[in-house]
Amino acid sequence: MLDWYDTHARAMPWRVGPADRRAGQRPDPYAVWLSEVMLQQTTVATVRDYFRRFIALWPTVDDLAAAEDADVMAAWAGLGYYARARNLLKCARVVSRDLEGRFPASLAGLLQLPGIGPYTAAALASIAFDLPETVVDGNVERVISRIFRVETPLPTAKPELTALAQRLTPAQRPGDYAQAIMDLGATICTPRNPACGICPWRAGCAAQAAGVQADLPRKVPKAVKPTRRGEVYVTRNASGDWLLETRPERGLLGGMLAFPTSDWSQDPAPAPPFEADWCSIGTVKHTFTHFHLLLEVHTADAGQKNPTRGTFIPDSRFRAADLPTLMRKAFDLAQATSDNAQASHKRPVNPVPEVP
DNA sequence: CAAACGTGGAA
DNA sequence: TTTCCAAGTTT
Repeated sequence: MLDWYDTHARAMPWRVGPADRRAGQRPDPYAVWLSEVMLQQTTVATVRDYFRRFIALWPTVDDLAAAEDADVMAAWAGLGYYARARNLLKCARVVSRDLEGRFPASLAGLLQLPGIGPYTAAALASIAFDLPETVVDGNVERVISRIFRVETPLPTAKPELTALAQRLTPAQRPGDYAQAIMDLGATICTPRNPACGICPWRAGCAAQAAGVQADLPRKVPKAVKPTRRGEVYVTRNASGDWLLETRPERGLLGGMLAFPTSDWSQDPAPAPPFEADWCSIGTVKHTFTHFHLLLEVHTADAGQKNPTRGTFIPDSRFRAADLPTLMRKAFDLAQATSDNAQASHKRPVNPVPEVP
């Protein structure tokens, strides 16, 4: 695995490559931590730019700890699982205030911190501190279940896979090994069509020997997602300020900037932020982890009205990029609708020829 | 411990 | 179009 990693390691902004690592270079624990939290349930391709932006805005854990909550949530917007961003800040503040800006160099110490669970603690311990801890993420579950031909379905198989993975973790270069086995899972031992022909583990893989590699790991089927509905209210006042609110800490899109909405359920009760002749401009479709959402977008001119919730934010201080993706979709629809209205106002009669 | 918690790309 | 799934953690 380590030989394979020496020649096939993927380059990433937060990673110290195998050559530099063997020359004695160590990654910055802050950068490793930030990348690992971002990578939770999130692809490398998506994380890259977010990681670079965060490092540019907040180069050290002390910088991040001193940041405004709203700025960090805005920078996280679009990455999803927003509890990660809230815990990221909590963790940075603990490390900065209580630990002199240094991450604990032990599994147990890391596990105490907000947002750091078994995987992230092992990743930090091994990658940043070169401790012989074992990472078990989705990649490792797949690689191990195939090498040992574990037929037990996940998540039941998790403890078994963890024990097997621990047996393979070497005392030498545990950090590079952790990254190697995850790279292998991401590039060779993939969920569909694994590239067994070029796999360094081919000779020792029980699933490959039996020809069942594509069927592993087995998983319990997922529940079908229900569809919920809701309403969202996109409005500006006479000054052109946008009515926005910060969603409650707990729950969906917690802590994020958003337009006011009704509840989201099978039969939502309308909840406009003020009485007006609300106009429905269409429906936004969005899928969350556990349900589909059909969100009907309403607009109205707020004029001089005093809403029951939310705050008017001047257009100059509002960036659509600070919104979570669902709200961004609602914003884009409202923009397109108002653009169309303006265009048709300027050119009221401009019939598009019918194309048969 | 099951359920909650986002999003985008690939098949 | 729909499902699957990606370097999981918290409650």
